[in-house]
Amino acid sequence: MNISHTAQKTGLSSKTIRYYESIKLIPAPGRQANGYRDYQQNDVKRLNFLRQARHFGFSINECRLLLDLYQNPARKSAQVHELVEQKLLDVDRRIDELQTMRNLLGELVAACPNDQQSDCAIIDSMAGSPEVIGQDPDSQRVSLGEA
Amino acid sequence: MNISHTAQKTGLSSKTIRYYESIKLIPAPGRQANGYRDYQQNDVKRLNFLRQARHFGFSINECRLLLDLYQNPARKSAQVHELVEQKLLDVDRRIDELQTMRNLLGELVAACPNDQQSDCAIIDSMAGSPEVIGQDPDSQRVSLGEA
DNA sequence: CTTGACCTTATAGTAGGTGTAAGGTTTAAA
DNA sequence: TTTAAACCTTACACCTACTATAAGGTCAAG
Repeated sequence: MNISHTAQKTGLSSKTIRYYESIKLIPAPGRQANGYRDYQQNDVKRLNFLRQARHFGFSINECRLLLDLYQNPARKSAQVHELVEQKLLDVDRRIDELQTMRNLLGELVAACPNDQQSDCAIIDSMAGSPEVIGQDPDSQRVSLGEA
Repeated sequence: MNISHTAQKTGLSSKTIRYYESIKLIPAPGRQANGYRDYQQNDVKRLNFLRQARHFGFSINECRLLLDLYQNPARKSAQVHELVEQKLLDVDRRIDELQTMRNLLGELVAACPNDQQSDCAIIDSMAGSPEVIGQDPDSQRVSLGEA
């Protein structure tokens, strides 16, 4: 099976499959007589597994571990459990960060007049004060004091 | 004011400040007699603005836009509002994605026996079936790589 | 005079790919 | 038969937003 067919079967792009081979995430497949890569059913399974794992948010290196466990009949489910629980905590942290960001952005949007005037609470909030920088090349003292 | 002092005042690293200069996000500052970069109050304000904007989740290119608006007395708050609202939607989308991911991971963790056996619903779920590759009777490539 | 903490530039590496160039192969139509 | 498309190959550059390292210049203290 050539690479584009394999790509279609796995939902990955040909480029991504070649990339995974280049970083040794998957073994180099055999070649057809013309030099084209030749994939087997096993390769498709491995790639499907990887697509899923990436979809779950695992990094390439975490995928390496998962793939090892996947292929190791002596694995213990506790090992896998541990990995996934860690990832769950990671995702929770990222959600928290984004929620915080979302709240801040929400406040900005609500505070902005949203009109044709230049007055803007968003800019002020990012500036730390309602001034504009860089208008006067000469100005050391154009304004204010805060900081 | 030299770069490390400026870094301290703005909460950015010296490296980051030089990087921002290299990508022309900020103008090149003047130099002291010894060749060291020399920052003014305006530079500190601009950098503070950038740190804030980055903190709100804006990309470097979005920061360019915001900085233009920040420095432009003819800006209209509606323009800023638009930009921030877009970002808000972005963040909402990313939160949704992570929530979906979180739910999937939660199901996996719950379904995994978490014991010393090899049976593992997580692996099965990623594989799409409870088999291990390399044990497919269909395949001649029985061994999976040189582990 | 040396040590250490600064500063400078230039280059490479990170993650996870995507885009592009320059070429070889296969297939089908004109 | 030729030629165009749609594949395939490798190799390299590019993306984001920095960070790390190397190799060297500057400056203050001891």
